[in-house]
Amino acid sequence: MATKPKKQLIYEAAARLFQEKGYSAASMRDLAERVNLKASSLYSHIRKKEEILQKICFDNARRFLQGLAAIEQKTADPLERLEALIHLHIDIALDDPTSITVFNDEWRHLEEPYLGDFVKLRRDYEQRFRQIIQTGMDQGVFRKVDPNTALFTMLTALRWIHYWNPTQIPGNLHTEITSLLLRGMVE
Amino acid sequence: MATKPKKQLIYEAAARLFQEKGYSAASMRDLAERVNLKASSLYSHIRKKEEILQKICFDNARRFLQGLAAIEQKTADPLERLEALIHLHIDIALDDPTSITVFNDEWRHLEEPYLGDFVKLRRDYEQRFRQIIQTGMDQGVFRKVDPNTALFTMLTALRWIHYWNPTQIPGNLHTEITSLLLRGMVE
DNA sequence: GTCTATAACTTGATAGAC
DNA sequence: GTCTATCAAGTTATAGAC
Repeated sequence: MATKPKKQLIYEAAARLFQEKGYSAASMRDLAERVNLKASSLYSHIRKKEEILQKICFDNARRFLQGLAAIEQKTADPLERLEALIHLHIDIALDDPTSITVFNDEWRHLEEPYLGDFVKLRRDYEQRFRQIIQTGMDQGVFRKVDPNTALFTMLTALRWIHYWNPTQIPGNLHTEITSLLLRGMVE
Repeated sequence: MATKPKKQLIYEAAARLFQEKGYSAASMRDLAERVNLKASSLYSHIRKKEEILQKICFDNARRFLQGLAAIEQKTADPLERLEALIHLHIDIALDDPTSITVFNDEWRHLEEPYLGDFVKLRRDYEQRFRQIIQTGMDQGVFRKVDPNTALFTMLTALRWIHYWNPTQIPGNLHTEITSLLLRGMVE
């Protein structure tokens, strides 16, 4: 049984701490206490606090972008693509809710040039997502609404799953959310 | 022409500052600079930093709860109530996006007992929102999905409007979002 | 009401012994 | 790698002169 390297324990504890208190309010002394170290000892494993935030943000950005690329490769059908995207967001949120919360809520505390790089990645993701919506509208598969409104409504509609208490997640979550977003609330 | 009292200028500048940097990363010196004061002079107008956050959070909580109460009084029909709720969220978000961002993202930095009070207000709001959904399902007006999934999907789907650049908001925003949430993406 | 000065404390990060 | 000791800078907030 392989033990986790201390560096990884620090990253995981940091993600939980940033989730609970927010990046700015989380201190290195808080973090050290959670991994049974003194604050100064953390610096044998990491170079600085923001380095941890960088890893969380860019690892998750990569996950979303790789997932999107896989979907674009698999099918060209806008409806299939949209369904797969919804599933991608749900899967990532369920797989590592803590990390996703930090990625979603704390990225703006990145320092330059990382902040700029991160925003670029996000813009790229949104642009390709919007393109799928637009294509679906052009093909008459999706109802014609403002593409940005549709994009942000769906993107944010998928941004609460990581808050869910894992023990009470309904089994058919994928089906229900997909159904809500694709066919709406009304019977 | 009535000039705004300095206290109000401070609250407005604080809301913008909290929105931009987050509550924890925003310092009283930052805030003072924005209203052309020294940090210590702020304390002639407010008692402490957190007092500003309290006002922002509870003023907005009150707005949502009063809006909900008005809707409950106006109609008993679940579909009409849901449509009105969607409009309420959009109206509030468009009316004061800065304040709403802070309300949404920074409330957890409230100190006790305000934090507990705030969470109670939010639970109450969610409970009454969920009840509307449940009644609609019982009456066969809404599709039967997990009520919590429907509740949080809609609540968060309405949580991006305050980020929108006011100059590019489409005129038929209410119609489009309502249509997306009630009837979904698919033609 | 606004200022200067400062108290009292927390922050991220480093130096150097072990 | 972990510790103690420490630093420089930043934090909220107060005291008291004007």
